[in-house]
Formats: sequence, C-alpha cells, structure tokens
Amino acid sequence: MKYLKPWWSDGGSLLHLTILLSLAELRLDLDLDLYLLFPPRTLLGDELLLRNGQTSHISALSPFPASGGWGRAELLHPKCWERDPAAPPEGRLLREVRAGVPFIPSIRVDAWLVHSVAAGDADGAHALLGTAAASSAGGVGAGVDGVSQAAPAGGGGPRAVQSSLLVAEEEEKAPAEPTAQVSDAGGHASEENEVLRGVSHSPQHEENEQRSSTQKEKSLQQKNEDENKVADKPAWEAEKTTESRSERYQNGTDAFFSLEDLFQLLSSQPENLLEGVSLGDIAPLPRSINDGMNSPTHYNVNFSQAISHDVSLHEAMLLCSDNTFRRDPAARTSQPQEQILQLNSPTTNTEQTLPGTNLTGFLPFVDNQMRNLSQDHLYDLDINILDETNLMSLATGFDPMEVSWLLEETGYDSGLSLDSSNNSTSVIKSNSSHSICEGDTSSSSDLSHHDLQGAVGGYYPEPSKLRYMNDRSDSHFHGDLAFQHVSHNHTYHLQPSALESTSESFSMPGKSQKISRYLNDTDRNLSRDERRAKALHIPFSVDEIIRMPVDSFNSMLSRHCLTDLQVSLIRDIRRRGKNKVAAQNCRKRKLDVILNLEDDVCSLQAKKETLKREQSQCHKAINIMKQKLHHLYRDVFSRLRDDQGRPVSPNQYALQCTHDGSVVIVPKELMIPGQKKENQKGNRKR
DNA sequence: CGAAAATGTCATTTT
DNA sequence: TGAAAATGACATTTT
Repeated sequence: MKYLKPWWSDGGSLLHLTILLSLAELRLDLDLDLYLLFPPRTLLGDELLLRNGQTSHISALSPFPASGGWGRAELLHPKCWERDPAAPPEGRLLREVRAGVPFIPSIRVDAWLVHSVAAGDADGAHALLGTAAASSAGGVGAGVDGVSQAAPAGGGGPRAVQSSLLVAEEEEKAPAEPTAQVSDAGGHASEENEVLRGVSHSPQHEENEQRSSTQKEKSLQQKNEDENKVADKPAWEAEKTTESRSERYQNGTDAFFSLEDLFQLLSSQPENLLEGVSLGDIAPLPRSINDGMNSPTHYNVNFSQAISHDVSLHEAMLLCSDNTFRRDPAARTSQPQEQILQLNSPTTNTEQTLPGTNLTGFLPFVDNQMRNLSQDHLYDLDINILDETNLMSLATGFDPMEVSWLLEETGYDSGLSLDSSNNSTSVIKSNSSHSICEGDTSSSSDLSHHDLQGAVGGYYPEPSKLRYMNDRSDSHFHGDLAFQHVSHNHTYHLQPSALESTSESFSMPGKSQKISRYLNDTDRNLSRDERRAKALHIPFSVDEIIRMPVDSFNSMLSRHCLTDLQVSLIRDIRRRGKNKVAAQNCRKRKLDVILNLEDDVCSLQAKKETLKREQSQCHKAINIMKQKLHHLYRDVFSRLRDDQGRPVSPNQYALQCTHDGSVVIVPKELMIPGQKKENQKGNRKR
C-alpha cells in the first residue's frame, strides 16, 4: 500500500508500528495499548491517525516529552474497522490455518501523529500531562502493511491472544482478562502462542534510538516512571482505556482479524517481508518491562523481549547458549577465538551481516518451542555464516575484504604515508566499546604477516579518534564483548586461507580474482580506493577527496578526528586520484599531440602535393611562354633585313633588350657570355 | 590463453 | 620552496 500524499504534507510525524505475530493458528485481538516511540514535543492527547482514518489519542507519555520518548495510545487494528461488529465472534476469530505451513505474520501499522493544536506552542514547552486536546485534522490515508514469514510451528486449533503490546498486561491482568474471554468466546482451545513485536519508527526518531544503550540501563526506572504516569493519568483517561476495552470484550464487538486477512495483506506486499523487525527499525524499549510481562500462561505474549529492540543475534545466541546451541567441545577448543567472535560479531554488524533478516528481533522473543527451533537455525548460522572468510570481519568489525584491503593498503603504500605517529601494534585496552584496527602506514608498511595478524586481530585506536566514524557508521563498532576478547588475546589468528588471500593480495597477479570472490556486486563496482576507503570507513567519498580544493581538504582533515591510517589513506587516495586524472590528461594530451602531428603530416603532404602541382603548372606556363617567345623571336627575325635588304640570320645575330626598354640586334660574338649562352640554348631548343 | 590496449601507480621532473 | 601538474616507466587490468 502506498502512502497517500497528505501523509507527508501535513506536518505531523510518522510513526511506524510493527506487530509481529507468531504461530500458525492464533486468534488475535489487536485492540491494543501501544507504547510507541514518539517524537519530541508529543503531547498528551495528540491524535494518532491511521491510514484508514482510524484515530487514537496519546493517553500517556514518558517523562521526556520535549526530547521524545514513549507514549501510549490505544489502537485498534485497522482491519478491525472493516469488520462488521454485529457479526458473531466466531466469524471474527482466526480459524484458518494454512495446513502444515504455519507462518509468522506481522502487521505494520503506520500511524500519523498529529500534534495537538490546543496544547502546542511554538517553542515546544508543553505540559507533560494535559487535557486531551482537539487535534488538527492531519493525515487522511491509512493502511496496513502486512508481512509474513514462514516459520515452523506445531499444529493445533485456533486460539486467542489478547495482545497488549507493552504494559497493558500488567495493568489489566484482572480475572476479566480479555484473553480468556476471547478464547472462550471463540470456543477454541488455547495453546502456546507468541506474539512477536517490533516497533519501528521513522527517521525522526533516530536520535532516540541512538541513546538506546543508556536507555536500556535505565529501562526499569523508565518503565516504572511510565507506569506511574499511567497511574497518574487523569481519571478519565484511565477509565476510558480500561472501560472501552472492557466494553468491547464484553459486548462481543472485539475486533479480530484472521490469519486469512493477514495473509491477504501480507501477500499483497511480499516485498515487505522481514521488514518489520529489522534491527534498524526496532525502537528502544525498556527491557525490564519484560520481567513484569512474562506471563505464566501459554498464550501470553512475551512482549518484553519482543520489544527489546536492541537484542542482537549475539545476545540471542548467548541466550541460547546453555541449550542446544552448543558446539562440540573439541571443536570449540580448536577454535576458541573464532567461536567467541562468531558469537559476538553479528552484534557489531548485524545489519550488514544479515540484512533484512529479522533474526535479531525474532530470536529472543520465542519461548521454548520456538527457541529450540531458533537454536537450530542459529546453529546453522553458526556454521554457515561464520565461516572462515568472515573471521577477519568478526575480528575487526570489518568485512573480510575490507581487511584484505587494509592489508593491501598497508603493504602497497609502504613508505608513502604521511603524518605517521606511531604506536603501531600496541593494543589499546580501554573500556571503550569501540575498537578498530589501526596502524599508521609508516609502521604498518613494515609489517610482516605476523604483524599484520596482530593488526587485524587486536589493534584498535583510541575511541576519541573514532568519533567521526562512529557518527557515520555506528553499527560497525559495537560489541564490547567481542573486542574485549579480541584485544586481550593476541594469539588468535586468521584462518590460513583467509590470511593467504590477504597476503597474496599485495602484488600477486590474479589477486583481484581472489579478492573478487569475496566481493558482493556492490563492492565489485567500486574502485580499489573506494573499497579501501570503505574498509577504513572514510567518511568522505573518494570523489570528494580528490576534487576538493586543497584548502578545503586540509581543513577537512583537521576538522574531523581521523586516525593516522585514515588520514594517510585519504592523502593517498587524493594523491592517486589526482595523479590518475593527471595521467589521463597527460595521455590525452600526448594522444592529442600525436594526432596533431599526424594531422600536420597530412596537411604538409597535401601542401607538398599542391606545391608540386603548382610547380608543374608553372613549368607548363613557362614553357608556353618560352614557346611564345621563340615564335615571337623567329617572327621578328623573319621580318628583319640588313642594309642590303637581306634577311638577318638568327644564328649570327640576337635580339637584346636594353635598360631603356628598347630592343637592339646584336651580333652574337659581341654578346655578353651569359646572354650568348642563353641565346644559344634557346636557339638549340628550337 | 596470450597479446595488445587501456588504465593505474610510482618516481621524477616541470611548472 | 613547496604544491600541483606533467610525464616516463612499469604494473595491472581489460579487451
């Protein structure tokens, strides 16, 4: 489904809520209390618009309205509004199970938050708890993006789940628990159910997301505060929340949607598969909420973990480590470091390692059955994903090829680096969670393979130097545990094949073929410097680096906190890039010169031909003139007579022009030698 | 697979 | 005098 235009033009904030529902046969009540991450200055009573026009209001807010935070709103699944409330409950229950093909559907509800007009003010000084305000008419469209994911699950009859997304369970664990009621009403046996949920949010909320780590630590307190807010909220609100919900359950107008519905929704947008719980989308929520939410009942929802957006594959694996996710001890000891890395690295780079997958969001939420299942998957992951080619990336936080290029860079540019300062292979043991391979080029240029291993495995720069990089690529530098292991243990090494591939990449012919095996399509299209830059997470484009004026370039280098290695690489990139362009220009010029010379040759040859033709024509003209002169000469002599009236012989006399232009007849013996010769010649020709 | 062309890179010179 | 461009020579990649 597409957003309608008004969604983007009404000045509100877009909220994404993803509800991931697991198990095959379940009946879902999506009359929810939602806890959403709201943008700053969200107000109590602000209206939440769904794309189908459904509205809700923010009924509770976290204590940080000015900077964004958590808020609660009641929200019916959009599908509910399309159902006939008068239909018997059974008709709204999920009964359809795709035989043998259980799946985990999810629904993404896109809601549009419209800031309150009445309570809003320009500078954002809003009252934390206010009265419900009339909201401006904001979004108009509404819709649901459905996604589904195949997942094994046992069979069973339909069941009902009352899924209140966050804290609602705690508030409403009364005997009149809607779950039970719904289940009974539907007349279906309840079985183990899980509802997985992730909350995704719009880019406006990134800052909120970034502070997730500290938020997690404060989660318990936060959650308590939230609940206090709920407790403190105006009576009308509490009443409304509970009552309206209770009412719906009681009167049988509970809104349900079937898996069938879901499936239709899902199949309408297959491209949204896995979208819902990608790590990046999952918003931070207090993990501690979990504790109160884990319900002993089978069909209660383990929302806490579902909401724990920050749960990574690493954590998931650790969670499972005491069960089936355990490797053969011998194998473990044979590659202890690798194992550690395998456990940790996905945390550092989950989005890259498993793009689009929702494992990180998925695994921690499942209970035993699903967990065992997941453990199997994890074990496969362990084997398949974390193979030797990934060890380097696991060790360094870089992709294998990135490391390869790091090595290549250090070897290739030896002696060329600038700005070396040097603590090359020392290990910085800090409490920082950020670790990265570092070494200035001058020192790294001397690295043997042994040193390189050290560099790859355990050398990290000071966190301060990474500030900029962290801004740009945070995900690469998480995973304290992994790097603590790595940095404290220098004995780990690359797999021979991996090392071989990197060491060979220095200057061996065919290295590109070896390297290209590790490249994805995107990387393969990059130039070497671009790949190097990517490997070192240079925060500028190669083009920028090369084309930037020198002043800007220098100020850029000083402005950003870059490691020596990065600075060196940037300078090398600039030098090479400039030289590359210069070489291209030089060759072009050289080619131009050659072409110009060829043109010159051609034109000169043509000119030569022309001159030859002209010469020939001149010769012809001269000959004609001579001919004419000869005829004239003979004609003149034929008319000449001496004193006795006899004809004058041209053999004895010649005609000669004087300086005054007159013509005289001169005896040949009196002629100047030159003239005589000329005349003789002329006479001979005739 | 090898040859040739194109391109990249480094060292050095020129501007 | 230093930076940048130009260029020769060699390496690497592409055709």
